[in-house]
Amino acid sequence: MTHQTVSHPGLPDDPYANVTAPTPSCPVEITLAALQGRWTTLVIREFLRGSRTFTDLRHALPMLSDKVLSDRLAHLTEAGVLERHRQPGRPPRVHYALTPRGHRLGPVLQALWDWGSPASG
Amino acid sequence: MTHQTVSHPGLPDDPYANVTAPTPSCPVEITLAALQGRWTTLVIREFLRGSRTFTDLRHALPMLSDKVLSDRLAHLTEAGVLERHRQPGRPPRVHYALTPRGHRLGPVLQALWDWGSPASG
DNA sequence: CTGAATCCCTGCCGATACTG
DNA sequence: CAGTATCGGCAGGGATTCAG
Repeated sequence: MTHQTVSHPGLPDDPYANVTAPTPSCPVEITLAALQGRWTTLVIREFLRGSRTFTDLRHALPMLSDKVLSDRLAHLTEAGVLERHRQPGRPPRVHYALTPRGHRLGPVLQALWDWGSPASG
Repeated sequence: MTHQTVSHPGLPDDPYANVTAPTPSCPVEITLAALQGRWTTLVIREFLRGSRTFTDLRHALPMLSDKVLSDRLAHLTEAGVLERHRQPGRPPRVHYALTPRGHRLGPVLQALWDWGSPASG
């Protein structure tokens, strides 16, 4: 088998595809870094379902501690998945929302779901 | 917004979608577990390119230590991504190949690549 | 050639307590 | 309500050495 174009366009031909070590600039690493950490995908799922505030998420994921939830929200905001908005007034409310980029994680999670699904062998 | 079917079929309606804690039986967790660990996606990429033996991978990924490479091959074999075949004769050669399930990781890596690619901003 | 065994170091995650 | 501060346990991963 010589070098041929396979059915996965981006992978073999993109310049980043030639890295020989894990580097943060590799697109695959960037995505995995965004999804990295326990609870992260479940938090994203709650946003896809419509959760908006810290308390929403606490009720949806009761086993998740405040500290880790806070870490995840900060991490996902840093990764460009979420936007953070402080609502003025009392009591203080903070509103989180998926960015357009965050919404595009839907197909990614779907691909992960499909491969891991028992029906998919 | 009431409960409606969104454009990501598997996620909201599957029974596993209702987990409220990270569980190994969740399809998303299964896939992330298979891809977990430094160097893992690069090893898979080398198999998609045609690498077959321990030495092939050592040459393709010179910064990867023997121990970690061995760990990754065992882990991917355990996850059903690779098949391990001992070649009879001397010197001992071991042949690895992607399983059909392993080949199906192509679209998954593609989805990860696409989201993380700068062009997809 | 293809790993397995061991050691050490680092970073994640959970629990608890505290703050504007 | 929405976090931050701190501490400790544990597992991941790198280097080195040994084995079939």
